Amino acid sequence: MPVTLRDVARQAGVSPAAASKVLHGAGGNVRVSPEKAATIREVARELNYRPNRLARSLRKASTQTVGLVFERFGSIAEGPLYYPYLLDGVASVLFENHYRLAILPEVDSEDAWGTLADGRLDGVIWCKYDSGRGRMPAEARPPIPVVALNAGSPLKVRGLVSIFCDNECGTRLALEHLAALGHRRVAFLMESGEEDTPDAVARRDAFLLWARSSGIEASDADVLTWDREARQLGEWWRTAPPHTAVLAWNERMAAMVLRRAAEEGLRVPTDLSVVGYDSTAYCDALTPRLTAVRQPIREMARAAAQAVLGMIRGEDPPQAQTIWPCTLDVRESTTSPARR
Amino acid sequence: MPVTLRDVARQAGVSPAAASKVLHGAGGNVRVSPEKAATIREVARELNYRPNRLARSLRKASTQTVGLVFERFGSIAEGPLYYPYLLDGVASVLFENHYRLAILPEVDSEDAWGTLADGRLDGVIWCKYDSGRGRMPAEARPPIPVVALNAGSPLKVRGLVSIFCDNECGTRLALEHLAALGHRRVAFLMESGEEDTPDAVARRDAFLLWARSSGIEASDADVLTWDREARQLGEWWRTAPPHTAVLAWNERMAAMVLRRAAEEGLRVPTDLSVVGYDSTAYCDALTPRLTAVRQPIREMARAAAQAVLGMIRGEDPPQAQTIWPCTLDVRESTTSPARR
DNA sequence: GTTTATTGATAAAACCGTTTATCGGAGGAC
DNA sequence: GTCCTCCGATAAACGGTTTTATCAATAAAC
Repeated sequence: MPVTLRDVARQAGVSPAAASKVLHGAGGNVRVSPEKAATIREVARELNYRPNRLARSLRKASTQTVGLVFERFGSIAEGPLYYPYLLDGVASVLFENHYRLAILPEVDSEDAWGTLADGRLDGVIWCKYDSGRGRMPAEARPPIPVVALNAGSPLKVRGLVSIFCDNECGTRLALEHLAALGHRRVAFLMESGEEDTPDAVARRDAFLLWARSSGIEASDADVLTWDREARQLGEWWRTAPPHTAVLAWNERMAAMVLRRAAEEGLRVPTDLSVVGYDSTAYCDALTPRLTAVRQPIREMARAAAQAVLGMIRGEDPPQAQTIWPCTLDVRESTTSPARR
Repeated sequence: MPVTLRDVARQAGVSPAAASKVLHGAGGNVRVSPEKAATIREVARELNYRPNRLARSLRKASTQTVGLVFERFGSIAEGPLYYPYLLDGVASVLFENHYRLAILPEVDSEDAWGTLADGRLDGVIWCKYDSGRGRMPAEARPPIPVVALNAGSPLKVRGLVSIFCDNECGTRLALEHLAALGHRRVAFLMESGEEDTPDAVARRDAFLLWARSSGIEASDADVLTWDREARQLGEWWRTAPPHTAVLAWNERMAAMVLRRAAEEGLRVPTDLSVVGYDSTAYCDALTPRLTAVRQPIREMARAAAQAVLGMIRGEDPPQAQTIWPCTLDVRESTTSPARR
């Protein structure tokens, strides 16, 4: 039997309204004299009163909670560090603003979006939903602010406040860097299972486009997949491939390339240059330190959280779509190709 | 103006109680005829009715939500993969059971624990609170199930259902492995800032204890810190240290050792064996693959979540304290020391 | 100097959207 | 006629917040 506001009020000889005003500063035009206020506070402390936020939220229609929808939360540990950085960014902004963070399971049907409008959330950040499996229909959108963060392709979230990272920019920077070093044949190494996501398609197209315009030969044959075609890759290593550099899908794959190269007796970067995608804390721990494209994912996540909070406060949403540029963190895994 | 249960009931010409029974199967002894039930369902669909879970939770005093309290959520991305694995384990169990996960900011004062009892949580998993800064007083404990997961030392959470990983076991396994390979001088490499946590103290003590009993010389001088005494470590590398192996605090530090060794011209494992703590997906990506102590953190997290859910259901809590053993994943970063 | 407006302090009651305990009417079995 | 059984409405929670009403004391208006 927890102590309620009514208990405090009764004990202090005042009305619940007065206690609410004093303890929570709740709205209304209720006025309380300083003496009674002191009594109320005293009694509340004595009784160890704890407000029930559920009741307050119900009345005020605000829960001080923002939900985060993940497409595949299960890959947070085994996958790249993308998700942890994202989580860190979102959580930091929410906590600074005294909001809570709810992690929601993947929504599997379009209808399920409606279930987000169950009163428990003030807003939603929607990450990486829709890897090509349809779009969120306007009528299914929950009636609370939603911000999409790197969620599929811009087209699919039309009309939604959305934040993207410029896949083309990242790929271009990597290729221009390699071209400037003198590389002419570069392999693009994809992660198995990701091939059909909008990000993958965008980065693959960007690879083919920008390679050519940088003076690098590139065709579909230069796009390799780690898992699905393990055999092909194994052959690739052994057949003295023409590539002098590899652009890897993420920093985990880049690490695998580094290790595999060492096993094959290839020196990095002398014999093979390697560029990773996602410049994280691990890039500095690898041997050699990994040159990698930096997606400012933590900053993007912070921006997404700030946008949601702003919309919750009733401010006009910021630009409908924001596309963030990538940068390239040049470390030690790239250099000019050795003569053949 | 969202559609409420009352709206549906009015439109269907029945009482809210009947609608509640039909749409949510809510308790009560209200009976509804099949025809009226069909009407109610029809109207609910037409009106696109969404139940307000806040109201339901208030009434039923249950939110289907479990909170996770982190000590330093901010290190989720830059730190070791410990947290992502933990998060994965907890989330997987909760989602399987249709519970939600709330991430709570670090509680900074002992009093703050009381604020967890605000009605929004059915239970709490408490990770890594109390790195030596006091204990959770019994009277401050929230009146909901709490499970401590690797939270400080067993003594400090006395009386709380708690799950620990056996620090001594992990350290012992690593040392016995190294001793069996013939190593006689091993360095223990700590992470700066962690030195005073219960885990660190336990593992440090275990290092000193088990090193000796394994025939390895070990004193305080063999315990090094990466950041704080960067100078000392720099010297360590250059002065042909007597150590033939390093036991690193986590897999990130181990990776740094690998890279630094490469920079210093030391071959791993021939010249220096390296053992990491926390055997994660990254250990397989490093060069060479990293031998590491495996804390079954994902499984422990699952167990913690299951314990909380059980206690919420009113089952008797499991054993007050469970200590999980570590194992050693032997990979390629350890071998017998080269002759000097 | 009365009347009226204003202000401050407070109680009482309505409300948020569910769930559930209580009660009662209709119809059939005995 | 009494006793169940099946349906279903009504109203009271749940624990806060907000609106409205009340009343006294003070200030402004005549």
